[in-house]
Amino acid sequence: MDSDYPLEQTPARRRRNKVREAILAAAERMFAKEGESGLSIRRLAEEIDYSPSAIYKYFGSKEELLEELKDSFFERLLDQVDRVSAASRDFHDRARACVTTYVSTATARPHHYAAAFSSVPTPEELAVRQHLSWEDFIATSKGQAFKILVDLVEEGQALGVFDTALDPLKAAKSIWASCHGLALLMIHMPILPDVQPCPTQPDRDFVAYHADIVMRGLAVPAETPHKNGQDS
Amino acid sequence: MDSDYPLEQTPARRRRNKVREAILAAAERMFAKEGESGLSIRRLAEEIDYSPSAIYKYFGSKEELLEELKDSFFERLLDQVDRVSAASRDFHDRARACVTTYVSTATARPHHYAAAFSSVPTPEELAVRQHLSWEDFIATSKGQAFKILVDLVEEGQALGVFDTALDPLKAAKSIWASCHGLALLMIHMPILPDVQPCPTQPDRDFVAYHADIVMRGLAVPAETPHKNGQDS
DNA sequence: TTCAAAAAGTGAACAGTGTTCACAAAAATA
DNA sequence: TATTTTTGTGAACACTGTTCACTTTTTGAA
Repeated sequence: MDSDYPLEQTPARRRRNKVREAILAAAERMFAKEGESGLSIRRLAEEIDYSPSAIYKYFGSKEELLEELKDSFFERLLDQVDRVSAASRDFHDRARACVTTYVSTATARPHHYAAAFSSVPTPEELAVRQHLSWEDFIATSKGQAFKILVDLVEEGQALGVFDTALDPLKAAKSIWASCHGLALLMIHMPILPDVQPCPTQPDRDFVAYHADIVMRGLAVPAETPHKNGQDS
Repeated sequence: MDSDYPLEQTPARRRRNKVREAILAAAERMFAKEGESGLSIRRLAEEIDYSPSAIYKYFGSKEELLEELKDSFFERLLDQVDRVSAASRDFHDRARACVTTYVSTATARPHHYAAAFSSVPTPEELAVRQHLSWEDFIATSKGQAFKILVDLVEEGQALGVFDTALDPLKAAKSIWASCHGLALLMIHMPILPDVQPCPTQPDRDFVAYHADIVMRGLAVPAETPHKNGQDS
């Protein structure tokens, strides 16, 4: 097998990886510009001067190739958020930075972000995934994103900023929904009024605005208990 | 032209509409079950015992047919929200009902809701839509949905429930983002932990939970002004 | 009622798509 | 050097949306 190249890559494998990367690079370019419908195996093969069937020596299907594009994007997204999260010291700043970075990275590659959440599971798939352990979930990149949020909520609660009556899991889910929705709304409905338009980066300031509102929703409530049936 | 049938439909038109409705009904069924990729003109034609080319006597393209499915769904969605909005008297109840109805209706037809927000506009389209008047926008069904939210925010502010320092447009956008995100998260990521699982309708109670958090984010802030740089 | 015009419906074809598979060329291994 | 494995290809299959010349049916008026 790996006779002479004990741990390194044999020239054959390096060459193979080169072709694989070329495929991915071309696919990335086409997908970023025109989305899934614009990424065709045949056009892709044309672009890199190979036959369409050659692609299948590197990827089992178009689906598999797309999966790799989406996964690497989401990991990049996660990296960005992790980075800014480590940068800020103040809790409010860090939380805000996480949200704005998440949304900015998402909207910077609209097709990638939208595609990362595009599959609608069938009832059968749903039944299978129902029996999924928490460990298996946070092993996925989506699960890691969720865990970041849970940690953030717990930290906010420890600091007395967030309401300790809230379940961290629920709160995290709520935050994610709010961020996810804003990102997709900006991607799919850029018509929505941009109250303080900034020509170079429209909606940029609104993201921080939204982030503040979301955080206010988790803050310790005012003195009036009212009839807020929170968390039974 | 309409010689004998002054305002009513001529038998020919009624028959034509019948076929048109049959096409739409079959398309609706297929799309609801399998989504856009599962809806093929040829299978559709097969289903209603017509030739594929016959479809094009009723719809200019598959895109046009899909557009009609999506539009009628979103109008139904809007109707549902309008109905429950008129039903509740108490402001909190009404706001909560709007959110839960919106999300429930969306998740009840996942493919429809997701498809209603699926198009990613190209830079050219984006430039065109930038010059869109507010009147033209609220004439669309999406615009009406947005207007409902703006009105709701203003009412909440008038009642002293919501912070009057908030721009109603921004607040409405923030609410919509949070609802939109929750609906899509439930559609595309049903794996997310369902803390209090309800076997018959999972996630049902979480929607109300999320709605309360969202409303808390718009509530009048606590006495501590802190350094919240809200609305400049 | 007859007749031209309009509408409805069809089969065949075009240009695409993802994917498979037998086969040829090249490279790596023995 | 001979053999096996890898890499790449062209042709074909089974689809897709769409068009168009064509026939059949229906309609409205002379």
